[in-house]
Amino acid sequence: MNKTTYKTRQKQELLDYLKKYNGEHITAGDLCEHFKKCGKPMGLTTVYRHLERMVDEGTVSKYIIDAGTPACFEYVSEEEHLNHDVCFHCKCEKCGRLIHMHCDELKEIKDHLLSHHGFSINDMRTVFYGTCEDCAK
Amino acid sequence: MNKTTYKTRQKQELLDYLKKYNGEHITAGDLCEHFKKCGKPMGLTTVYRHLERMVDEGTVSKYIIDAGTPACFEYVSEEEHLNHDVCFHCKCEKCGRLIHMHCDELKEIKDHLLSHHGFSINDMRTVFYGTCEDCAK
DNA sequence: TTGCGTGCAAAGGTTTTGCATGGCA
DNA sequence: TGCCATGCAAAACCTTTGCACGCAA
Repeated sequence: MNKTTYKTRQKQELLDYLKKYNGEHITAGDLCEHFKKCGKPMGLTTVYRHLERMVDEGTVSKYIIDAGTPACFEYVSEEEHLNHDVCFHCKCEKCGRLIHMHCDELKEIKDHLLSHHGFSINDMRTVFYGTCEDCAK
Repeated sequence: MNKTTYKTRQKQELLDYLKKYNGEHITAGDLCEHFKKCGKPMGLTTVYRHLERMVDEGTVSKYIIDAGTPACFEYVSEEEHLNHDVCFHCKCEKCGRLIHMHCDELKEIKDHLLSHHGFSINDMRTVFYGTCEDCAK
């Protein structure tokens, strides 16, 4: 099941960056751009391939925000991973911000959907769309 | 604000079809295909343009399921529209089904996010990802 | 007659694939 | 040496735009 993989410069740098900016939402293009600026260029294909693998492994979350816009990726901390923390994201349709929503009460949603509807949420991928506090004013 | 619009064959047929299959999730391409089979062809561009307008008006909901896959559209019944019914969707990552979740308790999520986090959900666009009952077995 | 609607073709943007080359173990 | 990783170019897709023509009012 676990395919053996090589340790490569690209893979390590990508992971380091994602860990360092844990909590940031970043696109594949942004990552590529960043590494180019640092003088450590990395092909967009490579970025996509690593991200895809990391999403499969659960190391990274992927958020599809809108059609035609690039997907956002985000590192999942080991803490979150181990504790199975519930973490939702809210995307403001006005200002475009992607907001973290780390709240125990949200766990009830998850439990409700499971117990009453038999649906087991993958909260790492779920995005609520709407209007944030600032934009509502 | 309200732009005057013409009544055209395409617009009427599109709306009729969406109303008739209220509750179905359908892509722009599917719609185009359907009308072609019926001998009433309609350009994909036209379909997209009408859908976009309908989404803006609130007549139709749009769901972005995954990157690279076409968006799903769905007619919003007048009842739902008037009652401001809360309706969420669950996308099963295993079988791909998009499931309606029409449940009063889900309204509490909406209220909680608004009262505690100041975030006003647009539930017509929100999709929960996870695993459905059948696939969990 | 006016100007929106239509639909073809082409563009735009994201993501994936093919393939030759590079580099880890 | 074997085989995965890399990255360029090109393909594959969905969606939008440009533009000439059609059609509702």
